[in-house]
Amino acid sequence: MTLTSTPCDLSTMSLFQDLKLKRRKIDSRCSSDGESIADTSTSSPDVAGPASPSSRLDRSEPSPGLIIAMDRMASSPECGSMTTDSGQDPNDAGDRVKVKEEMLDDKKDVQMVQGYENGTASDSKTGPSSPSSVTAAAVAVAAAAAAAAAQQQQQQRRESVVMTSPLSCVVKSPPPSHSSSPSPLTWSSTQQSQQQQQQQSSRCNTPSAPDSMSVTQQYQQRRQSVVTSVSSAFWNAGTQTSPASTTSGNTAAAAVAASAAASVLSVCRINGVRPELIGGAGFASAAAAAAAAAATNTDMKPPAAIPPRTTRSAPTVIMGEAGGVRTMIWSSPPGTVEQSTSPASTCGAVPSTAGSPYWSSASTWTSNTSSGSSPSPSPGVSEESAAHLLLNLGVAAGHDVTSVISHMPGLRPIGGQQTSVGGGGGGGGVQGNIGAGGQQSFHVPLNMERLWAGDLSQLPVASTHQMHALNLTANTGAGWPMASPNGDNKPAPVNTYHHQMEEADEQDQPMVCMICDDRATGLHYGIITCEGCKGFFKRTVQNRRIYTCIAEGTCEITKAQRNRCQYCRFKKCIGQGMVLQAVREDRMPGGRNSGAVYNLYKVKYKKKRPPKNGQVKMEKSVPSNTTASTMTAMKTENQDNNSSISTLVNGTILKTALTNPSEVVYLRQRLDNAVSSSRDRTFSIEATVNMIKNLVDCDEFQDIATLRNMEDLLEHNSDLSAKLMQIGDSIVYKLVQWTKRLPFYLELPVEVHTRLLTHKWHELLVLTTSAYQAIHGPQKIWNSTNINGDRNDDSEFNQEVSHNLCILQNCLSSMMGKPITMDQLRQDVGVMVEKITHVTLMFRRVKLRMEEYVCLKVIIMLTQNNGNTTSELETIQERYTSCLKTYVEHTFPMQPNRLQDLLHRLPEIQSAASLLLESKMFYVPFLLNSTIRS
DNA sequence: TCTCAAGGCCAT
DNA sequence: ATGGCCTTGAGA
Repeated sequence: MTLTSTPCDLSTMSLFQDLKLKRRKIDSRCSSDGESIADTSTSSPDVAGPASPSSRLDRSEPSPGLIIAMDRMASSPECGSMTTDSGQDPNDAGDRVKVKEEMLDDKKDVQMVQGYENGTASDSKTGPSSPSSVTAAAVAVAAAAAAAAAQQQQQQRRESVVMTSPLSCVVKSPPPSHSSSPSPLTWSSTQQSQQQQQQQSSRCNTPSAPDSMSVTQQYQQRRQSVVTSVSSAFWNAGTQTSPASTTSGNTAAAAVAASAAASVLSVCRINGVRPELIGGAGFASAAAAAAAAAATNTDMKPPAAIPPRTTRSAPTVIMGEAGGVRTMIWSSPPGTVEQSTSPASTCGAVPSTAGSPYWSSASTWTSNTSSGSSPSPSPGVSEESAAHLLLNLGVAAGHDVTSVISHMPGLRPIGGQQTSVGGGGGGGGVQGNIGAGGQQSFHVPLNMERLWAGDLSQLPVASTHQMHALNLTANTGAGWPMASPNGDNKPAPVNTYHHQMEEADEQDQPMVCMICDDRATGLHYGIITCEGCKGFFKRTVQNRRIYTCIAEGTCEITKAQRNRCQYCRFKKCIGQGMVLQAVREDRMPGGRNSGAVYNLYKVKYKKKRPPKNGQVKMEKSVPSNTTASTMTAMKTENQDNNSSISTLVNGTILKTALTNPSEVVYLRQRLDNAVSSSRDRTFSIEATVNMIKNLVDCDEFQDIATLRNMEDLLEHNSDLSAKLMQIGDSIVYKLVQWTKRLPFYLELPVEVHTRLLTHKWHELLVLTTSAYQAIHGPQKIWNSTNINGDRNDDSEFNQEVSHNLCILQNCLSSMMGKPITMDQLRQDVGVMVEKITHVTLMFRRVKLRMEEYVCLKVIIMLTQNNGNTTSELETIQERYTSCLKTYVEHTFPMQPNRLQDLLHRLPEIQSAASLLLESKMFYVPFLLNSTIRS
């Protein structure tokens, strides 16, 4: 992907600069004394605050505020017709469309906005949107990407290439500073440092020229330009929900802009701080909504239309950190256009691959945080996430399925490491809790990192909120206990809520701000806060302010100290559940927010006193440190319990409602089913069969395990890197499509799916490959009947390994057009092939069933690293683990240990997958399956 | 008609 | 920039 300056980008940029000015005019017109202008201008992120000059952005870079302003214009439901059929609350859309049109100075502006949303405003000179604008936009994306790739390819061809290894080509260039030549088949640390060099050079706005590039590198470099665009369409494929939805706007512009922004993030620095895309509620919401809509149509082929901007999206928040200084900036949801003149724009030409310090964050960015918690790009930037699914991420250490095993009754983990929350091993523990939001107990910023990284499971609504609703978290200390004013964060007993609240009511105790413990004035943006925190949150969101914590992001937020650290204050606001979307785009006073936004609230405005008859007697004494704040929170919780499942996954429901209202009922049913399936629930064999059948139906085993055009790939008639690019694209596409077909797809936010795929794609690949070989490959049975998979038949095993290596040798030689020696092959991929073969033989020996494979696939995907499995994932995972258990017990009654044996093989899959990840030769599994014809 | 949660105003 | 107070307007 490149970020070369294009008229499209610039015109769009200009358009929204104009629109932003227009908005300011509107503000000034609506205000009596022009306060809005002053407020807006003076609170621009560019002048984030004199206290933190380091947070000031370079003006040569697009102002986040501008980006947001642009996006707000583009994404605002007031603009364009797209919102009318998006499921958004009509009161929140239609009326505001009218208002906005009235407010805008002339119709031209409206047309421009609508044109942009229709994907045509990227080039405002092209006239009104045409019916084929969507297709044209998609083509434009592909064309732009292809042009970029072609340009890069041409650049590469101008270099004289010397083949130094059958699978490597080293560009003749100044003598490499890294004397060690990279392995032709592997991605070495040397190459990583080259990546860093490249990025460094890109930051200096100079063309990067790697000293040496393996084929894989070349592939990755070239792929960067195309895959980021194309793969984004994979996630977004099929989002054109209906012909009536004329709203797949932002198509090309969105794709290009999002890709651009994401790439900028990948290398740019903000005051030397590496930014991290942490998502944003609206951002995620929009993307999730789009993906939810996409789930209804999985037949589209990439590149497809970019999802319609169906909801007013909140901005993305980017967290940076350097030297302990945490910086937060607002970024743009997809659809905004990054200024291509930014120095960072050149980074688009840099292969942001394994060496990317940003996207390989599992080993760098989060090295001191939760292992395996590499930043999960919000699905809204799926261009980035998808492109890096295969290449950059998933390096997370500690992929460990033993936690799954340990959760199974009677199963004991073997091999691998037993992870635990708070354990070491590079992971760092989850000691603090975000509910503290910077309170004293937040010793480790780990949770916060994960939260900003887009782990919405740490958000109140997504995790603890739900867990409380399920009565799962009392006194566990995990999740998101409501903050105590004392900062102790001790969760109060759930069953004392009613009594507490009754006492509080009787004493007419004033409400306490959940942020600073000041006197609260009511429910503001989703939680009970004081006027100060209300205004602070509003101003922050409205003006997209940039905050920096000069400490460690753990500042105490009290009434007396709340103004000392804006960063931590806002962090706590988010942490306590304040809803970004509740800050209105149109600044329309009065009234109430739409039901969609309201669904995100932790507290409902209709505060019902709990019925006395239904009260639970207080069984425990009230902790002395339990104050009105805690009681307020408990009241909230209690209300949540009353609302039961209705609030379980409000975010998901909202996203679905925004894009596909008809799905809501279905989703709720599924949620109810999910909740009713408690952890220890065992399914009937009928239910098990049905559930597994759904998994089998959505798997498309052969398609995902093999490559359709393998023959073409094996022919040496095109560039190897192009072939690898095809393979990579195919992997991304197939995995994403598989995810979308999963029965529980709608139960999880898209960002969670993204994170899962990001961390698990390689394991899924190995599992799929091994299972496919075992099920459809030559049925060679080991002599031993031992299921443990021990290499007790070395000859058989070695024979199998040799066979696979021969396959690889033939394939790679064919692809390269040059012979590859077996020694070279063994050196590069020998261990990995052995591991994969080992798993394959194990599966073959136990006669793995397709039904078992699909369950294992879900289980391994839902296994979280470091045991940080969230309740939603655990619920789903245990659902299918239980499903597998029932199936195995019913189908193989004479093999009582079969389930245990199957699950105990998962660490081996992880081990093989980690080698695959390290080698970056993700094409190997496909090649191994290339000779299998079922 | 009332409630309440938005945004706005403006003194600090 | 903050925060107390006011206005606004949809929903109960």
